[in-house]
Amino acid sequence: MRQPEHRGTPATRKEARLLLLKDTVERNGSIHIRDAAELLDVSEMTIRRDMREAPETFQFLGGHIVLSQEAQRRAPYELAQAAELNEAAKRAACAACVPLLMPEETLFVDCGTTLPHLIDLIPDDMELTIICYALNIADMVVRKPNLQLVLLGGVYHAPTASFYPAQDDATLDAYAINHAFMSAAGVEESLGVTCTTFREAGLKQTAMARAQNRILVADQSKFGVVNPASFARLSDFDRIATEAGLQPAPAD
Amino acid sequence: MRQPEHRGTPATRKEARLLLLKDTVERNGSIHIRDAAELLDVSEMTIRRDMREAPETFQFLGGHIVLSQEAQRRAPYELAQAAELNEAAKRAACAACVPLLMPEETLFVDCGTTLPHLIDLIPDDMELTIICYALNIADMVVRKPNLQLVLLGGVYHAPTASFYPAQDDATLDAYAINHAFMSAAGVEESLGVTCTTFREAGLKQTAMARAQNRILVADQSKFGVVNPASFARLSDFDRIATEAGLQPAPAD
DNA sequence: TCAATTTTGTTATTTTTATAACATCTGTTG
DNA sequence: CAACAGATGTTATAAAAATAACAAAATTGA
Repeated sequence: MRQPEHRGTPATRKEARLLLLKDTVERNGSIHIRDAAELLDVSEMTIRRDMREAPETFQFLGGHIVLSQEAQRRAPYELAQAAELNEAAKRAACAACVPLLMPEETLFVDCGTTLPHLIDLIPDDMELTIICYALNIADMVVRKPNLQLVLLGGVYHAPTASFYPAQDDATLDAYAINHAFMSAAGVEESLGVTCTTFREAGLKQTAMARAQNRILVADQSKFGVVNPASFARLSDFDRIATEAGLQPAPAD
Repeated sequence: MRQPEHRGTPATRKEARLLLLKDTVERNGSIHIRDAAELLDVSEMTIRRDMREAPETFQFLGGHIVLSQEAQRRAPYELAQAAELNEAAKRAACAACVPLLMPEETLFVDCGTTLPHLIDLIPDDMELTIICYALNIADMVVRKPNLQLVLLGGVYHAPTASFYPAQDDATLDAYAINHAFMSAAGVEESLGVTCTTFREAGLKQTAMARAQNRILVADQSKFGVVNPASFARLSDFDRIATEAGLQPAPAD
């Protein structure tokens, strides 16, 4: 029987090895299987077997362990916790949003690990303007030539890979937003939609206030969860996107 | 005798191959030497020999060609022209600036291909706040844990990898800047210090106005060059850093 | 055009990496 | 504690990659 996982304490030896390896590879770019084996004090064969079970993180280039392409892209912005949880559900929720988009529109895209999927899913021939404040989102937008990027600046906050304005912010006044795609750390019937910090909440509220159309994008794992900073009620949204698809928000 | 280089026309066959390879590798993450040989219709041996002469761009990982670590970092922000020109001079000019820095100070760091070297040269144990508006600078700052990052946001401009404010900007008002490290496309005695766009010039002027100490960082290749947008006279600076070291700016 | 130089290709050889098969160890469960 | 499953190590073998040495071709400059 597997032990329940304590945070930060890898459940198995293998996971501990993978964690340490990832760290090393991120720092050095690559490590040779021979050195990895020595570093972890196991045989090369074990390293090879470990690799086989983490193809989404590592790739194997002739004896050298390298970060996989996707891992490379997001390495600098790897968000503090649970980046890879519920990937499929998050992606499905984003996919449900795509039909809402029309060419030439302007989108506000919230921070977190859900909405990068939306950027990824935007068709390559649809020209859009993306307003965001998270570095991981901006980084994805930069790589798609059909998207114009607007990044709201400020002081960088590593745990969310986001920028928060130093003073109360009027930057958004210059833009007209068609759709605001919002993410959340928690969604709860009576306490509303919540995130972890009050600064973030303020920015989210500003964005929602300036948008024609507000869409909450959250997979089912967020429902029933409460976080300290509340930024909206469910009825403030026009639509809610989950892995089950797009639904109208409940009236208050 | 080598032909003079025409822009965009690689002088030698080898350079043409390297260019195409770089492009392919950037897109796909890696390419196997076998496929590269087929793609370019030369032997594997030739590919190997090419690689040996471009170790700063490529690394060879057991039969696979991969971007070198530095090349990986700057790939998405590779600036339109001449990123790798005068690297040594640029770095030397930045090195001359390091002694000016004191712990806990706040720096404004301009865009371009010169000042990334400054970020790189900051000692790892010196805590500083970096204010910038270029994505390539921000990306380097994020990777150094001793530096706090402030990014001035706005609309992204790919050729300079920078953000420019949508309206005239008050964002900088919130910060006190100890040193403003400025780069330039041209420096000329009577016409002053110039850059390519007027938007950029405006931002530079704002930053200089709010700084205690203004340092122009420019290698000798910039002197005598003139660009459309003038943002300062030489006498507006406190110091000028070139590959020859740090000098006081001339009085007007 | 011709000789000199550089670039490229080929082959043989050595070294390194990958895989498979089996042996050994470790920890868990009843 | 014995039996089992899972993880790890070892060895042998196959496959792939790196290198060196030399041959052939292409370029260059007189």
